[in-house]
Amino acid sequence: MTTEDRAANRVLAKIPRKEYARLGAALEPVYLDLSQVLYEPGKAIRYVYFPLDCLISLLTSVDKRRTLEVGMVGNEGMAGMPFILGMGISGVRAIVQGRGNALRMASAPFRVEFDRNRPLRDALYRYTYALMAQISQTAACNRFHDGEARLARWLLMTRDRVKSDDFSLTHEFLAHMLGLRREGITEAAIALKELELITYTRGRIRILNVKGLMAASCTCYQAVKTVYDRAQR
Amino acid sequence: MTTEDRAANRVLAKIPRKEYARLGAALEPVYLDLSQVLYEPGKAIRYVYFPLDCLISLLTSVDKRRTLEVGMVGNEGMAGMPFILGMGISGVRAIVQGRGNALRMASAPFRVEFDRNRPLRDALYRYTYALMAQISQTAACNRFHDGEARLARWLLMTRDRVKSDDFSLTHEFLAHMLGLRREGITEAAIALKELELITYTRGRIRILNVKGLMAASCTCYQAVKTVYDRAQR
DNA sequence: ACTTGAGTGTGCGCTACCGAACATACCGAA
DNA sequence: TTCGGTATGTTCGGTAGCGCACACTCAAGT
Repeated sequence: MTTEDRAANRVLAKIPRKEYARLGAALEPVYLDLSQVLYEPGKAIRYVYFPLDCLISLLTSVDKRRTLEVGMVGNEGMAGMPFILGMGISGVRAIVQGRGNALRMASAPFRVEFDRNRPLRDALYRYTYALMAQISQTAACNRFHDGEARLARWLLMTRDRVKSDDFSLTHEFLAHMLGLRREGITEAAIALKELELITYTRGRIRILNVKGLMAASCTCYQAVKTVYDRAQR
Repeated sequence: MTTEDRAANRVLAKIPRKEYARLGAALEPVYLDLSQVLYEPGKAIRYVYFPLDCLISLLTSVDKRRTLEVGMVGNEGMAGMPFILGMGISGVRAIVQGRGNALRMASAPFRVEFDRNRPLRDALYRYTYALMAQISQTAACNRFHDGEARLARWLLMTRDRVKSDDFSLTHEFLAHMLGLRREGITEAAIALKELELITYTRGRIRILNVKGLMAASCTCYQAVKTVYDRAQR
């Protein structure tokens, strides 16, 4: 992967060639490994990341062991949101949920570039809007819908971002995303498997029937998707 | 209330006199009544609002009857966030939760002013950061903590914003905020009343013991407060 | 003063999920 | 090939909150 693969990131792809020249030169390709921690709550943000084919999760926690995913960042956006809002400190934990490539940039040069690159600003602010909508809708979903529907929604959202039907992750991991116990995930996964919507083996899960999963999930999946489409016109 | 009361809004108060001249002239004082709807999801934003002593709730819903408050906007911020992110459409429903005064501005002139007023932009972006943190933390809180703790947190957050120890609202209303049934609120309220932390009569609730409420609430209250302080330096 | 309706209190059976403990199955390293 | 650790499956008692039904009570209007 080189910085010329920027087309893979939908924010970067939208920057006109003229404005991209300087930005592209400062972007550095990196490979992000599973479970790698990019930000910690209360800590400084050192880099911003533009995912190409990886997936980043934003997590909030209420104590050591209970965490909840509030947002997902794939190739449609950027990780490091606080930075574009003028804050250098992350409010959430960000971890790599799907390994893969990204382009990154150190925060100091990014600030300079961000200030002088209007198309970049516009695209990122609109993305922030979509992310906020995602966070809000997911919040309601996590409050009102049961584990099975939420798991279905989560798998669909992940699929949209990694463009693949199977991914590497354990029930334990999913539990942290959905704010359930590991056993709760097992139960929900079994239910979806018996409906022949998914299959899985240790540390790996595969979607078999997208339409079926949509039916099993709640309307929150579509609701978030609609807002993303609107924000990207 | 006149536009000269801008000091009551912490965003406006931060704009230097020079940059405020034009902005202030375009702001219009309005009185917002209880339960008034300011935005509907998917609908255009016609005005942005700077609360002076009123309180606005941002709500997400998963169906007709189940709603959840994802954010609160008091005199520390502004309602109409999507607008400063380049979108003219609200993702949430916004309703007036505490009656009172605000300064408002039509969206078209606001866009112009926003573009040319750097201090205003900076202040609002930082506020957006705080609001996102609030939304995220509240999401986790609503997932993990029980009704009693969440009610305590909610009352404290409201108190901080309206600067008063008693407010007008029914159990029914609180149920929509916290994503509980009306009966669930009654139950939680009774518990807090028996601890002598609050009292209430029909449609009215009063905080008796702030410290006690803090103890009864979860750490989410403090967590959100910390981020707000950080964002306002 | 009486009525009416909104706001609040209470009980009941039910479901989703929790915490804990333990059983089984798989995979990779020695 | 065996072993050890990690991933998954299963059970059990307990709890928060649900939907529903209904009783009570306060305040405001005729």
